[in-house]
Amino acid sequence: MIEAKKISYQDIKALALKRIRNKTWPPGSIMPGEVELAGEFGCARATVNRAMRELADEGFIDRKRKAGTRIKASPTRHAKFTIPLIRDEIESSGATYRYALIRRDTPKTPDWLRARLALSLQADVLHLKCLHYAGSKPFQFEDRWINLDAVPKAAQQNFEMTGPNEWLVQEVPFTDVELTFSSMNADLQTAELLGVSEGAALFTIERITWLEKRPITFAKLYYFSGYQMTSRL
Amino acid sequence: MIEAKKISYQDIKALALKRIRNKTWPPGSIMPGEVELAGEFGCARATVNRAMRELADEGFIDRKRKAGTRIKASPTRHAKFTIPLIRDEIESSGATYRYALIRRDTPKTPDWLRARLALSLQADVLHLKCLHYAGSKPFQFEDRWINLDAVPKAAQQNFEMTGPNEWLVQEVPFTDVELTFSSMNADLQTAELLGVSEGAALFTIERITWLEKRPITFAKLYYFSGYQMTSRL
DNA sequence: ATTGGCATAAAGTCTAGACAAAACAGGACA
DNA sequence: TGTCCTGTTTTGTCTAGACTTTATGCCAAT
Repeated sequence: MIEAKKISYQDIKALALKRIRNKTWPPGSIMPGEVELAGEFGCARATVNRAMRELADEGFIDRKRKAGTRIKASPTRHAKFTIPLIRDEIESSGATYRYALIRRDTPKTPDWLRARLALSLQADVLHLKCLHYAGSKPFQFEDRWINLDAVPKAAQQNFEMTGPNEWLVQEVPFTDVELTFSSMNADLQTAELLGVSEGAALFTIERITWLEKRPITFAKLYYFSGYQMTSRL
Repeated sequence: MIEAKKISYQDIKALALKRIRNKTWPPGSIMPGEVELAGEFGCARATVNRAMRELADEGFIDRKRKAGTRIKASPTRHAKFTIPLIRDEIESSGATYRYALIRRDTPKTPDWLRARLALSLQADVLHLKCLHYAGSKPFQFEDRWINLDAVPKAAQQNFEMTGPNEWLVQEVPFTDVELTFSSMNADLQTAELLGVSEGAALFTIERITWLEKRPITFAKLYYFSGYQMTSRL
């Protein structure tokens, strides 16, 4: 008789996953309760609880008090990929990172931006355009707007040596981020900056950051043609 | 004197985050150990442990046995967005989902695919082209390859009524996924299928799925022009 | 039938204590 | 000097038990 050694929450996770996959616990059904499983595996309920909690976090099951734990019909897989600082992204590919400020001004806040960030009528913004290079090639064009109401000290910063993203991450805490990925044809100006032909398909990210409901910054990032973002889950 | 009631791991998380943000515990430094914190908050070490474990999962701190818990210099934020089934994505936008199979064949396995999936020389594949509509508009063009070695019963399936993704999710378990996002100009054929002009910028996703090292399927998904993928974190 | 309330079942959390595992530091020894 | 061993510290995990919270289903009163 093989000794059972000790059972970890990871073992239970793996076992439960196996039962979900081979439909011992079919999709849509309720699996045994924590007490029962703890009995079966000969461990404490807390151990089962942790395993199940993680499976729920990972989207395989739904748990409700009193109702029990139900196998999801179609597991919600969620990609969980890291958003690296652009400097790190470039340097980790082996290339040298270089940054250039193209333009810095404080225009009248455009209406689309005010609407997008729910800014008040008198909110001032700082507008920056920058290029990030990998070696000698343009890698990303950044069109950035900073809410000076929320980040007044950005007005004192010239951003000639340090990119706004790097500066903001160091200086301004944030709590919420919205990312929007899309694709667009390069207009003439962007094409020239990135060194591609007009109409080339560009991968773009829009990024809005808040600190507890207060909008901090809006950035539109245009990547060079051919950029790929990969994530494993 | 206000009674402290009870302290939950969430309170501790929030408090720790506040201290990280306001630099009570500056980036790069070591924060107090679990025992010390448990003393300060008047709770059990397990409670502190859970709070800290979650903060570590979320990328704010690094924990190492013996070395202690260190505040990350630049917190690794990771986007965690759900990959919905395309039917759900379309229906939740209020439109009617419609599916059409364009082509189904079993060609000689192309070399690029064999290389990409690390397939053996004699592996057979099923090749499908499909369109997914939102109402009357093309939403996504799907170019799918299925490894018949790993999923032999796919050969019996005609895929005329049900899309391969929906079928695979129901029938074939998987353990690993790789997603690659990029952008490309529509070629003539794809443009016609999606009802856009040639050269339009398309958002594309490549998706490879494995079951424990065995490649299951490769899909290239071309979205209509203007598609946006948004995630909040 | 419909509503309201109550008992109960299940997950969620906390505690106090124990042992395990990793990683580092310092000493013994070749 | 370098290598190995051993002790110590800190996080990682587990246990057994208790209490809390939330949903649900049932029963009674409208």
